[in-house]
Amino acid sequence: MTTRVGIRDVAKAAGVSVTTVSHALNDATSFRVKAATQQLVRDVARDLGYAPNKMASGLRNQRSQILGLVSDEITTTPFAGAMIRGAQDAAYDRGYVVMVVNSGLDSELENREINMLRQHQVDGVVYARMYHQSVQVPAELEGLPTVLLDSVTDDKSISSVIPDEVGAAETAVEAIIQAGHTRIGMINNMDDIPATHGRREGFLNALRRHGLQHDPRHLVIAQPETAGGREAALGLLGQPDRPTALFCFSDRVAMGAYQAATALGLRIPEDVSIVGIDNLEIIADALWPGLTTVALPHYEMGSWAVHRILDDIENPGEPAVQTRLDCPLIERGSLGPPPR
Amino acid sequence: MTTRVGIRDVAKAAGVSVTTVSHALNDATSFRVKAATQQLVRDVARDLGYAPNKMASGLRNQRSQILGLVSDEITTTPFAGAMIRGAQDAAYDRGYVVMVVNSGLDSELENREINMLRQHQVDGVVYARMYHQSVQVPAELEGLPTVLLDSVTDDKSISSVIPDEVGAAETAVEAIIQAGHTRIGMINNMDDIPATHGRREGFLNALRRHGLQHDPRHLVIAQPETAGGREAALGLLGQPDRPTALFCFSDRVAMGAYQAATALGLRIPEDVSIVGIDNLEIIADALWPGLTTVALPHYEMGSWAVHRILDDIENPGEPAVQTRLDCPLIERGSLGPPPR
DNA sequence: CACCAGATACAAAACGTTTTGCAAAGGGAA
DNA sequence: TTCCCTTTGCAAAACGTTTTGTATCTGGTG
Repeated sequence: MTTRVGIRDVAKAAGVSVTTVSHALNDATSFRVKAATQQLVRDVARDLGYAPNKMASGLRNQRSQILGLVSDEITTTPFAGAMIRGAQDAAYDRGYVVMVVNSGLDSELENREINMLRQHQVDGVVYARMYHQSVQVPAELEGLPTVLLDSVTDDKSISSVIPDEVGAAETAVEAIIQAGHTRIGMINNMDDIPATHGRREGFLNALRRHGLQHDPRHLVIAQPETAGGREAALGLLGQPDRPTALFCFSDRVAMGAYQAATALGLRIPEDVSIVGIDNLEIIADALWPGLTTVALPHYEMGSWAVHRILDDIENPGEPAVQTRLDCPLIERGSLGPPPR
Repeated sequence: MTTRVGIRDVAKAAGVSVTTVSHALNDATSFRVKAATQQLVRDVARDLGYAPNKMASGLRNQRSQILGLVSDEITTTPFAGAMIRGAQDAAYDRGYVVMVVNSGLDSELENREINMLRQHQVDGVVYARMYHQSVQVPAELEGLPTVLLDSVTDDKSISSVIPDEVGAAETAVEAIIQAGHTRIGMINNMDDIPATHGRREGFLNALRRHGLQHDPRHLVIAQPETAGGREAALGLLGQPDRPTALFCFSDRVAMGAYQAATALGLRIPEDVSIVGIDNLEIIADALWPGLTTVALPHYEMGSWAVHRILDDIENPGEPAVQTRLDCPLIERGSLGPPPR
């Protein structure tokens, strides 16, 4: 193992002092080094494969260039991957790197993990949830720049980013209405979370905006999984005056609706149109026909959160901002005109 | 912002020197400090909320307690989440933390990201792929303890961990045979990757072991997605002497087989049994009936890789090891006895 | 009573950078 | 030629730990 090359090696090889090397490389203060010298130093550094030790520079600068990302649960959905990737890409672009830590639901463990992040002197923390929810920010984060990802809290001094739930539902239902439907059902989540309320509101907004009658029997709630969606859709689509289109709380619920439709001998989209939310590609692409759905901007939220935190670090004192990101419609094949 | 509490603050508060504090806290060399003093120091440190600065200790010890995890693509499947979580949990248990970096397919970017990891002085790197494949380890990793996750390379001096593809297929097919089937089809992947060959081999092994005739027309290849599985299954199940059970390359392919069976009016598992590989819960749980499948040990591989790397760091010189991890059968409802 | 060994605590150096305060060199104006 | 200013380079301190070598204290033994 070749012993790592340090700044003094570069200095020696270039025939200058370590000060000069440092100045040449971090050209901020570089009025102090001649252009030719700077070029020389850089060439030598590259040839030697010199990579500045961030532990040393971080120690000196009191800045680690590391961001922490703490999340609750990252195993079950691909959402986590998108968020992490969004965060990591943004961090990379700005010269930072991300430490990921996840704790399931164990807040004791979470605190210890946050403590580890602190020990590594992270410059800030993205506190992420996999499903949009309201959270209590752990006291351990006190004093660290923090932004909430896919979650909100009462403390308005903390920035946060969430999907625009109401807008997402409106987008979906608008598309359904544009396709010509007037009897539109919704299978909502039965859990008391922001997404449930927001999507219900968006659904009702869109109907109202177009002067459509809302039949309360067509708005049902279910467990937000495939089985729940299936049950609910069987009920909804079994009625004589069944809806001609179903807006589903999520793509998994929509998958249940597909199963129900198939079981009832209804073709999609000829007999019934179905629209979901999530753009969970692994499902939306796999359904037959493909599921028209509204994408949740996980990648963008991850990216936004990191940019916000870095802005805050580089330019402290800016007021916190609570953001809602747009959710675009992704068209596949499950939305068509109503039958007959 | 309260200025961070350092070791000298603890020393002052406890009325001892920083040396003593250090010794008291890292009890390795602690023969040098009286038990009572040690306890005192620890109490004071806890009360003050002292958290040792890892940049400083890392600089001194030449050990960052950080592991790098570089992966190709983490957005599309939940596999990445399981791997990362397995790695992170293992790291946490041993006092390490994980830096995640992902580069898509851009090897130029990958090199720059590995370089960032180096700058942060990571103690080792887990080089991960999302799908089992053969890779070339980038030269940038030279000199860093490295283990391959879900991938292998020619260089046998590098440890690696992959799923036991052959065993996974044998497990699946054994289960099918145990259920009483004798005409068993397989929808394999058309890509030339290790999983393709291993699963084919396992399929044939199991048949042979039970003296079952192998009808070449019942072993087909397809694009490893739902659409491919659907096409292939339509062909397979449309024949008069159709197989009574289908072993699918993946759960997504199996989902296509479900669609084909439904389209042909075949019930699962009464008319045809289906078994997959992956245990992609979001699909396997959502299908109706639930998909019996063989789990790929992503979490375990992540954990194994980290433990291996830490063993290597703490105890250098141990020979590299190439591991294959078992893949357990997960029973849901798609495997039953053959019809009639 | 003097001495010594063992137990305990301390001061200082080192890890690899960045940055400040100075010194040296170079060049132009008087 | 002399002086002074500008440009360029250097030495040293600092960041927060760990660890080595040494000093001090305690109490037991001869």
